[in-house]
Amino acid sequence: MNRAAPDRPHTITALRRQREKENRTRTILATAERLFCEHGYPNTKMQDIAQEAEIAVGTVYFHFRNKEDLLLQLMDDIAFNIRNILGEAFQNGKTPMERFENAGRAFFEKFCLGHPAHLIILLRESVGITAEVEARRRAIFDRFKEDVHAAISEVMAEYVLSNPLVAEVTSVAIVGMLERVAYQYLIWQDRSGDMDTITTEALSFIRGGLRSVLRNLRARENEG
Amino acid sequence: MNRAAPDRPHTITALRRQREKENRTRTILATAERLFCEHGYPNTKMQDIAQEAEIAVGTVYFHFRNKEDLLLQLMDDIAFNIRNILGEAFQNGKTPMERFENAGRAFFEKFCLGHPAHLIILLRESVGITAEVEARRRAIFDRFKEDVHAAISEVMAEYVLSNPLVAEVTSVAIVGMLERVAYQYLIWQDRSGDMDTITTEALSFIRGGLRSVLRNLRARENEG
Amino acid sequence: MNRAAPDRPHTITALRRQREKENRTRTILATAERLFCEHGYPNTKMQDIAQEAEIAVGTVYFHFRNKEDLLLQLMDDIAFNIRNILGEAFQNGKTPMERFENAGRAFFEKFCLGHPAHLIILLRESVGITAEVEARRRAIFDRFKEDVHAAISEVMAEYVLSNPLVAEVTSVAIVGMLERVAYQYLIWQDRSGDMDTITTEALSFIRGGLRSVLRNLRARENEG
Amino acid sequence: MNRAAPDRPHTITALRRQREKENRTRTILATAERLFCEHGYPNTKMQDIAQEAEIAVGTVYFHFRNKEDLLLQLMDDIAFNIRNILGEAFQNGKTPMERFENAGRAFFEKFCLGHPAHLIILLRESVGITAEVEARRRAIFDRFKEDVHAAISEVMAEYVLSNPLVAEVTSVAIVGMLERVAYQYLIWQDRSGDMDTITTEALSFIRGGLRSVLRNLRARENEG
DNA sequence: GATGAATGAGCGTTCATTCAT
DNA sequence: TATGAATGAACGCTCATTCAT
Repeated sequence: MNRAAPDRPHTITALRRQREKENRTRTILATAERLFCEHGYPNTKMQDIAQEAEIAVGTVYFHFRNKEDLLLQLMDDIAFNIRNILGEAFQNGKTPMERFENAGRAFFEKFCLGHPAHLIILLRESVGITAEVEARRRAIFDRFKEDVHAAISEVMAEYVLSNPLVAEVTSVAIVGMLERVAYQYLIWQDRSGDMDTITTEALSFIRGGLRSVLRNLRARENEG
Repeated sequence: MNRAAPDRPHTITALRRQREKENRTRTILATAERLFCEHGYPNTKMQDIAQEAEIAVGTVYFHFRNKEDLLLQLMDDIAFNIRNILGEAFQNGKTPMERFENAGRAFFEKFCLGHPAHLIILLRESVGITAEVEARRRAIFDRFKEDVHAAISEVMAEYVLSNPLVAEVTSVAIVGMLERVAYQYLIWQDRSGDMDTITTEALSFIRGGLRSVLRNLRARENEG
Repeated sequence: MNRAAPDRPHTITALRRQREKENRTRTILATAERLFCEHGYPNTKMQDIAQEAEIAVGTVYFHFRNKEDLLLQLMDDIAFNIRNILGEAFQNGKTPMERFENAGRAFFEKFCLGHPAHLIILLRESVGITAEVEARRRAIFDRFKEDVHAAISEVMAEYVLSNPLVAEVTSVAIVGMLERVAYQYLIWQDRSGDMDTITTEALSFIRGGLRSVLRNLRARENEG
Repeated sequence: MNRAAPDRPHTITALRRQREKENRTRTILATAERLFCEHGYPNTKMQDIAQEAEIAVGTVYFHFRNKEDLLLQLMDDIAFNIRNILGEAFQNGKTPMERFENAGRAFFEKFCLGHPAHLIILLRESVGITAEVEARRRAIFDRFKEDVHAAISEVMAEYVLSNPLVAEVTSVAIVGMLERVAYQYLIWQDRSGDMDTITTEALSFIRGGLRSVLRNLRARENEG
């Protein structure tokens, strides 16, 4: 294949520019994330972000359409990140249940502990901002929910089809659980030291919940 | 001498005024709740509330310190309401588990279906507004969590004492589930028609989770 | 002479009412004066005055036309009071100069030390409020100035007529001096303990100033 | 290699911007001063200032923190201006008394006649606005007073040390005179045409006052 | 006479966004 | 690309005044 010479002066400059632009974008995004978490989205002024990032306000607007866009891109990054972490964790494990629990453990230990700011953006700062932000937030949770749904479908095997709502509700319940446990112990309190116990208990709870649902499905099948 | 109670007229007038004042307060609160839910807290202007309540802006400020105060009082009312509903539901039932499930069912069927606006205020409109609002929101969830904690303590009997964090995490997990299931099926989607099934599945999941946690506690006890 | 019986029940009641009304008026006025001095006229709300006077806002408006009226009546009281004090002091003394100095001394020792609030109202709180208030303030100073003028006219005897502006300017200068010395040592600083020395020095200064002006007038007369 | 100073263009632009910014600031300040004098500080809206300066409200807030800041900066300018005028006038003259009178004459003829708006701001519009404004006003008068104090110290020579309060009170008295004479004949009345006579008489009065105080100090010294 | 809830025009301030340089 | 001064619609809140009871 014949790729255009990547080292022509023009291209080199272009590449460097590209790289610099991305750097700047990342810097702005990181600054915005920090300020949104520290002072809240509505209390963070574009001016503040520019100042902290050591650039002019106009420059922020060169890289992002507007303030909402900043938040939306942040949310996209977060969504990408969380799927990466959970997806990777889900690869390892022999049984479906094991894979599921690996993912659950990764949620707490890699995502929540590794990126607490992401948690804050997703669970606090992006709530009730705009119809579009709310839609994006919902999309992220829907995807999260569907990932969980896919994972527990393996566990529940054939039973899920009889009534799709059952597995759905279960997924939503699990997501809600993960969410608030994280919010409670990382945002409201800081019990990051006890995260191991907390994770274990939460997963134990989920395991039992899943078994219970499964048992019910089997019972209904036998009846029907 | 037979003097008619000299302050009766005054008191009667004062009482009527008192009553009328409370009515006004309630009207304003109801209007605010509706508008906060419809357009969001930040998008609702004090002017709008006044207009919808058919009074002057100043009147709103006569009854409430400021916009935040309006939200805080709304939250207090909601907290009172939810505790009433759950507390009453918890009275009925023979076994601890039955009482617990009655309360869970009441959460969905009485609180969520009966006062969807309360749900929206608590889970969406009061998020990330102010430090004080956030504190109030946390207090409400803490009390909710503690009620759940008290309820499952009956179920778990003596086991809870060995490691208090276990029951705590379990309570938080249960609250999180209830929350997001409600948010998902009443705010994001409107599946109020399927609420019966949803409730049943959610409670089934929780029941199983509780059993699982309980089983673990027993196992540890036997080991220790 | 045949005055209507002053002790008829109706009249007695009317008198008592009259007395009570005046009492209330005085109470309100005193409260207003205190609050104006403590927090400034613009920062004092009618509500505050009512509250401190332990009556309803409406009652304040029954006794006074509006907030400005409150200030105006206060200023009238002050004007009356100051003229009383100075007029009385001016009675005593053999020579015109002695009488003049008695009045000057009374200004500091009776008016300023006895009614510091009056000083504050007149020199700080009534400045730059309204055209009408400013006019009243000016009227008070004009009268004060004219009193001084009359007093020094006795001292200057026949010389004042040749150029009326001379005695005028002198009066204004004296008034300005008294004013700021009082403001400096009673409002900005509290040197009420040193008031005796301050008074003595100020009067000595005035005496010298007057002599100087007088000497000039005589000189001009001899030239002319 | 011969690189053109790379930050020269940037600096030039920056300098121009700086200059333009200062121009804007001065324009706003001048407009504010005019409006404050014409309609009074409290009656002047930020909107008015913006409109008269032909800019947007936001622009005023870009250059000044708030309305109070506008007044404070105006006061600083005035303080600078008055010290300049008096300081310069004080340079000329052979005897201390001559220098002192030159400064006094400059106060009336250069400061008051040349900048009547400054007088109004200082003596009327900045009174009773805020604690901070009052403090600034006091600071200006204190410095004025101290300048006068320094000037008369030369005249009084060694006598002032015996009792510092004497010279202090004298300074305050002189400042008060200058003030009210200016206020009376330039703000309340417009006798700017007679300013020459007024100045002469006022200074004559002060001269006499100073001599009198001096004579007293000598008398006490001889006694002691 | 007294009450106090109601009024609503008015004002200071904010801040996301733009655009000439 | 970057800058930062300029914009102006928008909003929360105040408070002197009124008036039905």
